[in-house]
Amino acid sequence: MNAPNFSAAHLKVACSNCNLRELCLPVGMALSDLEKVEAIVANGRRVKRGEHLFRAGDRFENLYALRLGFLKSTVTSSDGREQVTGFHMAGELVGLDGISSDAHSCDVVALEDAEVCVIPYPRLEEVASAVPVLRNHLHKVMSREIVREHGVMLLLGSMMAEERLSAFLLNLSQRFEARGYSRSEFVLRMTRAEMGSFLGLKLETVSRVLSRFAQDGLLEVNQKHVRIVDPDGLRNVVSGQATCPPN
Amino acid sequence: MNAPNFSAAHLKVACSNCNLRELCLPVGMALSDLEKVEAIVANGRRVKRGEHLFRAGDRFENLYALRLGFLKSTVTSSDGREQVTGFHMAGELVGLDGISSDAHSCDVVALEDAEVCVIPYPRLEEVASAVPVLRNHLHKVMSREIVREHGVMLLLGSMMAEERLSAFLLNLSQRFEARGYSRSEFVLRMTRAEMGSFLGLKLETVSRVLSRFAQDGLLEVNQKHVRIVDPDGLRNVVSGQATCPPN
DNA sequence: CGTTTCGTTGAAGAGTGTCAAGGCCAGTGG
DNA sequence: CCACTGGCCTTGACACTCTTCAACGAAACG
Repeated sequence: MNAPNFSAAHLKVACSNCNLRELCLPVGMALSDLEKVEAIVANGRRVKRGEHLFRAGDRFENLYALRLGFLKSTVTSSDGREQVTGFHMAGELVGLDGISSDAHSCDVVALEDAEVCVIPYPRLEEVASAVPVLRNHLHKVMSREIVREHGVMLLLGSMMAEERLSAFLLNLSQRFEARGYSRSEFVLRMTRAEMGSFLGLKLETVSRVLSRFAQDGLLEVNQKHVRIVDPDGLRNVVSGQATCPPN
Repeated sequence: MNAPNFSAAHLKVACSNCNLRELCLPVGMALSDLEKVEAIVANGRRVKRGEHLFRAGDRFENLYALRLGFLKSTVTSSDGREQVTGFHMAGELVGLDGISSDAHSCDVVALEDAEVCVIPYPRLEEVASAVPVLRNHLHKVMSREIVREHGVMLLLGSMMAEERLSAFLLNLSQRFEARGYSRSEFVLRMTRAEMGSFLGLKLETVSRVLSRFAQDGLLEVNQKHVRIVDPDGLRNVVSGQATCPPN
């Protein structure tokens, strides 16, 4: 743990000129309100690849805004089975699970070196109560998480392996695009096993389906590097349609 | 639609002497704060079996506290597949999905005649901002929903049919008990197909597993009526343990 | 450069889905 | 009161998807 102070200093927060602001905070927020937020957001925290941001059972104190890097969150059943519940990219808020019981109920791990803004929750609640636009935003973020999970339930409950993978890749693609990266070419930060866990499949199945997609000309796959060749083809897979042209 | 006025009058809300208060509102709430809540909670609304409380796409205006009855919520994919995302019992809050986008993203349907308290969301936000204990409660309810869905993802992503059904029945049992009903004997308000949709199984599989449980002496099943004979046996099924005693 | 982790692929098997037939039950109308 | 109807549930046989087990290859790491 060398030079934590340096690291902390380096990560001084400045929402006002953070390029993730529009992902993380409501648009059109008054400068004066922005300052209130900056005032409570502690310095950032670095999480190295493989390290935990927090664990299930940890006391809940902060929300975290992901500034840089890539995270996964997982839940573990009493008998030890692990389920990936989500992957997180820059601009997303993690830790909402902790609000319900003052303790976290899932683990969050960095899949690549990450930096987060630490947001003490009690103080966020205070500010949010006083700043309607922030309060609304916070509620929307939580609600959006609920809706997202509905989508995952649909995926897990009623789709075949190919549809799941296809929906997953399209979702990643869209999120990369929203962050200014290529929507057709990106690197999968997670392993096949982690994808499989998230999608309710075994890693071998994930691998096989990716190979099949590549063979069908939908993707180019090179280990973790993926290029989407035929996005419409992928969308057809999700819709349960055959890859062949409509009759 | 006979006598809507009568119906509305009959359903006048009175949180202060509602026996669901401890499920629905924070404990130890000051009487003065309770009055603020009562002031915004509109008269109740009845939803007959089979009718919608709201539909995906409906403008989001209210949250609903379920006073009486049994609801299901479902999401539908673009190609028409329907997934049950939850079943709701008295004291639970529904409609949180709508906050994210000012429109609902799921359908909620009554599985038996129901009554809900209608809570205009904008006014709830105002009151919640002013009443910390209510604000905290609202946030906890949303967070709890997120955590609940994590559990469903675990179920859908990593459990076998028998484990899913077993976990589902135990969950229902617990919720009935929390409401003062028998934890061992209850009526399933949903069809086999609806259970299957929620659990990511086909109705035939649900039926078969229930029969198997009955044959193994874990349950007595009579159509929609279920009696849990061996709760520990059911718990062992969820843990992935065999039904036989531990070695 | 060995070691480890991760990924790919094949063959065989288990668990669910699909299809089909029939039973049970509540509601309806004769 | 009874037959009829339609929705729901159960059960069997079979097909299919996905998992399991296993071997090997490729990349990452110290």
